[in-house]
Amino acid sequence: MEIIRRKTDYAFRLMLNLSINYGKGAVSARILSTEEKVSYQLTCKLLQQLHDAGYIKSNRGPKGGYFLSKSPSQISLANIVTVIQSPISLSDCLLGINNCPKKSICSIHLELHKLGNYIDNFLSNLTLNQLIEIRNDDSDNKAKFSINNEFNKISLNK
Amino acid sequence: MEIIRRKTDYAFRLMLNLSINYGKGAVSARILSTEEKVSYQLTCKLLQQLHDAGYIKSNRGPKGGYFLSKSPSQISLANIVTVIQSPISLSDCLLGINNCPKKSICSIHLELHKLGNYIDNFLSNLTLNQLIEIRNDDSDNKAKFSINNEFNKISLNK
DNA sequence: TTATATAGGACTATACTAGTCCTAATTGCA
DNA sequence: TGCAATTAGGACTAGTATAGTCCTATATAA
Repeated sequence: MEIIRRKTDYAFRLMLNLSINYGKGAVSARILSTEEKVSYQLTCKLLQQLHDAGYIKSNRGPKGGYFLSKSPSQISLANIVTVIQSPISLSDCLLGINNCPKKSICSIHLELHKLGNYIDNFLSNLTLNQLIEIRNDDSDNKAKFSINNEFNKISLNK
Repeated sequence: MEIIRRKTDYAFRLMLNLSINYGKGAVSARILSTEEKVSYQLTCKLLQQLHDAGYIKSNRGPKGGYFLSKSPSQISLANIVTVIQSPISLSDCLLGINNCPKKSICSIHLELHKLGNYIDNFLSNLTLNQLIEIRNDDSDNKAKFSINNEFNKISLNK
């Protein structure tokens, strides 16, 4: 099971592309689709959702396209996740404490709550401009990432 | 979308119950089902999965039931998650780096990888005996949890 | 021998996911 | 003016996952 769904991943890439083009005019769905290797139809759908949520603006007609409605430093990955996939929550039980038979003494959910907060903060504090900076860093990161990829899939298999 | 699925949540509770009864003999599926408020049929299925994975043992027949095959300190929530739901992974793209058009310079996946490692470590280091200890703690935790529940759903809405 | 248990295969309704298809509506420019 | 490029958005689909039930077989303590 993927925490970050494929569509959300696509949206991340589209938004990162728009971030790099921030202040340089609109980019059409066609171009975004080609550059980020996401089908044209799906690109349109994702951009519409991001548009409806207020993170991007659009111009219709020839020379039209999309552009960020605010600075990349003001848009976090958590924002994008929330728009594209239903908001991540850690456990169903936390939806309403009344569902949990152990109620307030349930130690499992006490701990999961901490993890949920961490994930929330992590994605909320990770903004598009930070990702651009990391991308523009020297080859250090490339080397590090290459090593990490030995693991390939981040899983909980132990 | 729930990171910890409902079935996994049920399994956590069943295993915590067995942890509390560790060394005190077998507990039947019927009793576990009643105490943890999970349907009998589903309780049986979950216990079978945990049994097949080697975390619990069983005795058939009258006075039969289930019991942990090792100490609660040797079983983590990550173990249970892996048995009941497909292993958590953060992003599809990380399944194979070749799927990612930006490959090794993809800053998004570099950061998501860090988050994935954190989640992995968190759940791997959280063992059943730790949860029992938290449960047996004084009323401090109860008070803390009660305050946290003001938020109710752990989400990424910001 | 019988009642109490686990073991496990098969099946189902529901919902979600990723994605496509089709038809508007808008607008820059020749 | 009218065409072509572009966004806007509703409807639909195949495939898959989830939570759960149903039924039958097998083992065993008393």
